Amino acid sequence: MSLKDVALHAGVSVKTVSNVVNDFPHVTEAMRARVQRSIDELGYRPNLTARHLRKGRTGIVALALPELGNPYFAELAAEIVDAAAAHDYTVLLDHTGGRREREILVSQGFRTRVIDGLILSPIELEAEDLEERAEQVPVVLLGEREYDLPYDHIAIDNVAAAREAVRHLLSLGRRDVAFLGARRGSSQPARLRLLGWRQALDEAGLVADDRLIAATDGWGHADGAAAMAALLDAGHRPDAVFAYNDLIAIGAMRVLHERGLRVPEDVAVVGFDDVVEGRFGAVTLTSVSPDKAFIARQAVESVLSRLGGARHEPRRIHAGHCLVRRESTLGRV
Amino acid sequence: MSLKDVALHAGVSVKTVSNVVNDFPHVTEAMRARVQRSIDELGYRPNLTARHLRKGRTGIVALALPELGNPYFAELAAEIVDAAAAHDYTVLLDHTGGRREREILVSQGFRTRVIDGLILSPIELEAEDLEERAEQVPVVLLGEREYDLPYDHIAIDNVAAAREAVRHLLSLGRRDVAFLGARRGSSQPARLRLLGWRQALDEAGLVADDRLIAATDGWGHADGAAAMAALLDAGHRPDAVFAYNDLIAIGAMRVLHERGLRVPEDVAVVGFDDVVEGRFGAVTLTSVSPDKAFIARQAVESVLSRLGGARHEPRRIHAGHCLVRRESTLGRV
DNA sequence: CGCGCCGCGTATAACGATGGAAATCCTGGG
DNA sequence: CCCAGGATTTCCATCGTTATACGCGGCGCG
Repeated sequence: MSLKDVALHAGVSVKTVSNVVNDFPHVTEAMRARVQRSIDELGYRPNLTARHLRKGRTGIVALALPELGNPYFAELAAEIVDAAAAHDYTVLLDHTGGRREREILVSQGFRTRVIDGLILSPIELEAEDLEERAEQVPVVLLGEREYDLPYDHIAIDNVAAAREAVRHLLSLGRRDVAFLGARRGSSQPARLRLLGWRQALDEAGLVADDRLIAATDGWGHADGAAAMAALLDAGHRPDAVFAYNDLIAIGAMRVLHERGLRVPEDVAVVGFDDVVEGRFGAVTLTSVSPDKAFIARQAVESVLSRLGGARHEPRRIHAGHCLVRRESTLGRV
Repeated sequence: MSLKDVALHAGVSVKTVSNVVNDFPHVTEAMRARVQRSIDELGYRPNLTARHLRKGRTGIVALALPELGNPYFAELAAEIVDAAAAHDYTVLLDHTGGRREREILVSQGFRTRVIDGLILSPIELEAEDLEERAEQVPVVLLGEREYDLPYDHIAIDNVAAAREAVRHLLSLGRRDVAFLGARRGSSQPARLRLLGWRQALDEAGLVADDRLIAATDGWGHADGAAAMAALLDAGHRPDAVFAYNDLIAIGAMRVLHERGLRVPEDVAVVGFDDVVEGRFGAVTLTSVSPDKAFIARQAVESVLSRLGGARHEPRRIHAGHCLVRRESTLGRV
């Protein structure tokens, strides 16, 4: 079922059918109707593969996220799928597990030539990995990491958001604010949020106690639980916890609960991402809420605007955020 | 950068380069090495679009899920991406919101000719919608709904799983077991799990009280919370709750907590899906755990095995499941 | 010694669609 | 009645790959 078949059926040339399909201006009404009838009758659908071979575009953007299991990324993916659909684009999904090797693979475009662009949320990727990129498809970066590279980057102001979160804890009279989630090994991923934590403490004239920084292997519930347990086992009893993300915060709250510590009376907790899950626990979670819809829209627009190799200045786009205060800091009201 | 360029550079014909790229058997070592050198030197990568136009395959399967925000589907999507990658396939993602209109659109293949197959998890879709399907790409169905249609269907034994869950509650001495999550309007989606609930009560010689069935609009935390609240407001105080899925269960537990009811002492709760989230609440959630990895593998294999229009008998594939007992029924141990 | 086959490589035609040039059809003016 | 000139439609090349058919030596065999 191709243009040829329709052309045969309608008794016209292939190109005329193509003109009808593409709403070409100079086609008589009569001809348009006649061709359209054949199209409908045969149930013709254009073969996008062929069209794209010819046009050089595929109508597909790839989205590479660390992990779909994390609701923040799942929710973001959902928004991006919708934002792309609004531009008649579809999304090819991949996840990297946050591992540098896979991130490089994705960025080098192992699947190149099928996608028009790439939206990448890197975790371990280093700037040098992207510099070597000889690929021509546009890339947009998401997330906390900052790179001095000629690509658009969309993120909230992580330092300000973290500072705000910690300030909120301090305003409640807390003094020993732990930070959960500085990645073990590479200290990069949590750098900005850690910086915000430090700044807020400094501003308040407090000393940032490095022993209250707990490293994690990953960014899941279990990692948060392990980090919290390690902190308590080491004899530290902070009166507040600021976590790298909500999952870590929730894992930490579970451990606090197991140890008989009350949230927020004994330990106040703030997370990051504002995932739905945090709104339905026994203690709802105070969290930094990034504007996911905005990030999604910007990411799609940014990548599409660079399609034809259009090289405008790379931009840092700051998405909005706000701190949603809930029971894990305020208690039941 | 195409085969032609490489051919020119190596001083051979286009097809010979193609033969080298595809590991065609009858190529001399010397020739292979010479061509390979040119390939490396020029950094050539095959254009998959063109390859697929020629071969009639795209190397892409579409995955259409109700919603990515639900961690069950997000986790399943992650597994499917991995399973597809094992076959050198990638996944094109879409979500339908569980709305019939969008499910039809997806099944009719509005994006046809870019994908080789479709893995669809329908919610409202009716059998007749699929019968009208004139598409040629293979489809595999996932999930609870059962259709008498010539497509493979992969799911756990929902009736048995639900029966098992309710039996577990009964074995703990509970007698008034509510069911949360029968979809308002179309009663289809929860049919099998509801059936299992009924069977387990019957077996135990209890009467299934329809007033303990609470309808929901969707399948999220908020829906579970609303349903639980409605049940309590209506003056019913079950001593156990079996929820259509974990999110509904967790939403319900939140409401129980707000009303001062203890889980599991006052009300025991069982969910369905075994999402990670359920393992880290203040009260961990007993849940039916489907074998997601198996479902994902089977879905991918099933769809790929039907690629060339190979028409073997449609199959009902039952994935395994087990009931994971946690605090929401057993209490802290 | 010549024939036919085998192994290796090449030339050419698809795959389905589109862009641009060429061909054709009108219409109206001279 | 012919032709210019614009509006339509057709023809042809092309995107990058792969399938098919074929060319071309060399070698075994009768």
